[in-house]
Amino acid sequence: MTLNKCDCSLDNHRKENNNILKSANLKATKKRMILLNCLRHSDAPLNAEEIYNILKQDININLSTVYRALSALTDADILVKQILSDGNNVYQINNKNHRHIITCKICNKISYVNICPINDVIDSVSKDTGYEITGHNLEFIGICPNCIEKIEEN
Amino acid sequence: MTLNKCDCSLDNHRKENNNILKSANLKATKKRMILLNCLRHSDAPLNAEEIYNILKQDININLSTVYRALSALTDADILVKQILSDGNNVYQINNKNHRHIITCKICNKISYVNICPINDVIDSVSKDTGYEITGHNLEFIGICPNCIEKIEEN
DNA sequence: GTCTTTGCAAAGCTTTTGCATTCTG
DNA sequence: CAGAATGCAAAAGCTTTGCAAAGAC
Repeated sequence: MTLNKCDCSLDNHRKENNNILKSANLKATKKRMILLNCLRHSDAPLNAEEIYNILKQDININLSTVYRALSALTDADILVKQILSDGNNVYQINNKNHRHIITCKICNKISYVNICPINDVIDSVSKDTGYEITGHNLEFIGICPNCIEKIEEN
Repeated sequence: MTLNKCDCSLDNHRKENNNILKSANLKATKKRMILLNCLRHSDAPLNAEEIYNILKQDININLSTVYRALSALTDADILVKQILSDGNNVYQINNKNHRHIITCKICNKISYVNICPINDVIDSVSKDTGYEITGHNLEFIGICPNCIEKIEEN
């Protein structure tokens, strides 16, 4: 993932981040605001360590602070956490339409998917199981374009 | 999960288990065969520790043996492993139509779902992302009938 | 000034691994 | 008998936690 320093800067989305945090009764600290910008501008969901490594380039921050921020933001529904089939926990901003994920089983690259077939079956699943459905996790697994190319070269 | 001792017994599905293991070039050990029966008769997918606790009632077995057996059987596509949103790794027998899972976000009960909407969108996802799709993981999250009842009582 | 957040180090939990022993075919 | 599987104990990897210091409002 390539991310420009300026993308994460405190001043980006400053008011918006401030409001989001305040409405969740969370202090609008510099570190949380920069963390939000980091996820805002990422083209894939990130895990705690990736976020830590990106933020470290700009500010002093501790890995456990990242973990604590991520879990506070997730509890407040500001972020969505997803655990992937390889055990990797990744986070994305919870805008109306957070997206599903596809992972490459060769290089582990993660990309977003813009399709969600779930809404169509919520009612049937509810009837089938008796559960009230409140959410879902969907991960596709496959081979990314790069890896397909490499395979075809051989 | 309630499971009768006799369900897991070595003699159940003996020939079948033996063949399955042999075709995967795995030794047909007593412990693996009983482990398979344990999953065969479970009405929900189980994690390593649950399997360990069930098997321990009948035989001497070590938790790391359970882990090693599960990963050998998963590599051989005899089992399917799924990691749930709470980080719990569960396993089920990989019969033609292994099933998706729904977890109760209150009591963490896991049940099977008999519906899969994924096949219909594989092509679109592939076009959208450029990936070749080889699999998927789907977990529904909700509130189970028991917990709904408890909520309504209050 | 009070309550929340953060840093640091230590602990926790699940899963994996090394090595000697036992078992399968 | 040769190679695979197992038990045991230790290590690994990721995440959480306790406590004192720093920061937000």
